[in-house]
Parts: sequence; structure tokens; C-alpha cells
Amino acid sequence: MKAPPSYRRPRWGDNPPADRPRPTLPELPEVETVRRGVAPHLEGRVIVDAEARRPDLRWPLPGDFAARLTGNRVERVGRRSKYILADLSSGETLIVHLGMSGRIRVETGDRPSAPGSFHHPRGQTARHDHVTFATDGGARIIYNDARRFGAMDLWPTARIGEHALLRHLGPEPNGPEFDARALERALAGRATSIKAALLDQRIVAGLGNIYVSEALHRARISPRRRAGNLGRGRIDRLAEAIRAVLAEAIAAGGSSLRDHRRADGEMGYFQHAFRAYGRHGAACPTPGCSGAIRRIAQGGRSSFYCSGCQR
DNA sequence: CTCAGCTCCTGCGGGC
DNA sequence: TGCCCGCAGGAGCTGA
Repeated sequence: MKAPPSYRRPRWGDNPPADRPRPTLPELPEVETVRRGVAPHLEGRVIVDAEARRPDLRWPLPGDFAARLTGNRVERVGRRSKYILADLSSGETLIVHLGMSGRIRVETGDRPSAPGSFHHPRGQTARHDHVTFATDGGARIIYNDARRFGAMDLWPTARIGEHALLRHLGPEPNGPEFDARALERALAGRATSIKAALLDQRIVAGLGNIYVSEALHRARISPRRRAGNLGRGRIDRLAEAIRAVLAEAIAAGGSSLRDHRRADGEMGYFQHAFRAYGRHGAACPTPGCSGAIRRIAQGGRSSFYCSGCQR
């Protein structure tokens, strides 16, 4: 069928994205969803085989990477910010960062792929399957990362907080050290935009481009506002918005963990709940606001916001 | 110290 | 239809 002369192929964001799912990039909620997906297959199990199919992700893997993993029991699978931390019986912790495109799939004997992973025919090696583990439970854990912005390392569990990737991280947004007063202290005197400040993992850990846009929209704060100039009211709203949006996104990702029928392997459903991210051109969903979501560039990245209700 | 800009990498969508 | 270009992004690095 020939398109009419006025036809313009819709751009992503021309319409509300509810029917246009995009993969959610791995920020804190997606990493937590992946952690919950792999933990049952790893905790208490012994790694009987490990293979680095290429020597580097973002950085070179430790030269004896496979040997230091093999034979260890996985005591616990935790998370700090966007890092998955698997504590091993050797006293070392496996640190995994998904970067932008990192995915983990689990193959077990009775189903092709565990939830929280992506679909791929069982037993086949996919392009960009860079690291694989096998456990004494019969599971294969496969790390796939097309863009190789991800990373893995091994580090003593007792000194995990001293690792270069972890030592400067700010508080966990849903942990006891994060509240409005802590956020206020961290932002004090900052001349940069609140958008840039929230992407800085030293201020608060785990936010990326998506959830910064979402949190600022909920808190009705312009991404262009100077970080050190929010005032008490905005600080209070922002701390609560950060906590709430991440908690809701984790809950939405968690719901997909139980859905074994999904074949596309997307990690969660929270992309359907985005109020600002990727919705430029759509009506602002804030009750009583007649504005529209706009897209602007800040530091070479897109910010999505409503200039009507975000000030 | 702070902050802006650059860089890595590949898949994908837009435009011709 | 096929090719090319630019964008997407976490976070370390560099230089002002």
C-alpha cells in the first residue's frame, strides 16, 4: 500500500510509548531484576566451569579469571548500585557490570531460558556471548554484551568497598543512608545542572538517563535547574521521587520474573509507565498540566521534561 | 576540587 | 532495496 504524500513515518516518541516497548537499559532496577533472576541459580551452587570467550570487556578480564572462579561455591548474590556482586567461597567477589548492552541468560535442563534473561535457543552460542559459567546445579549462566561497555572483575570480599569502581559510589537510593537531608548535603554548592548531578554516581548511586528524567518529572523540577539551588521543597520532593520511581520499577521488573511465556526476553514492564523519558511530543501526564513533554540535549544526552510543570 | 567534553562499542532506525 | 550516517548510553579519563 502506497503511503499518502503527507505520510511521515512516526518517530519514536511521537506517540505515547505504551504500545512501543523499548528495551530498558540497565539502571538500578534492571540490574536488581537481573540479580533476582540469576541468584536462585547461583547461590549455594559450585561453579564447575567458567569460560571467558574473549579476554576483554570494557577492560581486560583478570588473566586467571576462569581459574579463580572454578571450584568455588557462590555464597550470596548481592548488588551495589548497578553492580552485581557474587561472593565466592574463596573469599573473592565477582563484580559484574552490564554497561549498556550487557544481558544475562540462564539455561537450565527444563526450560530454554530463565526469566530476566533474553531468549536464545538453548545450547547455542549467540554472537557476543563473552563469558559463560556452569554450576553443579546444571545451569549455564551466559553473559552477552554486544557493545562491551560492561565489565567483570574479582576482588576480596572483605575489602569490596575499596574497589575502584565502588569506592566513590554515593548512597543506595533505597537504603538507610539516603534521604532528603543527605541529598541536600550532596548537592550543596553544585553549579552544574540537577540532571548532570543526578547522573553523577557520587551523589546517589544507581540512576541513569532514564530514571533521572522520570524522577525529575515526578518531582516537578526542571533538569536545567542548578543543582545547588533547589531549596527544601524541591529537595524533599526529589528524594521521595527517586525512591518511589526506583521501587516501582523494581516491582515492575519483578513481576516479569514470573512470566515465563515472554519470548522477547525484555526485562520488565516499567517502560510502559514512563511519564517523560522518550515521550517528547506527548501530553504531560501531570494532573492539571496542559504542557507537553519536550526533549532537550544536556551534555550531549537527551533530557525529557515538561516546561509547564517542571520548574 | 569542580565541571564540560571526549571516548569506548555495536545495533538500529532514519533518510536518501 | 540497499547503503550510510547518527544516535543511544555508563562512566572513566583529560584538560581547563
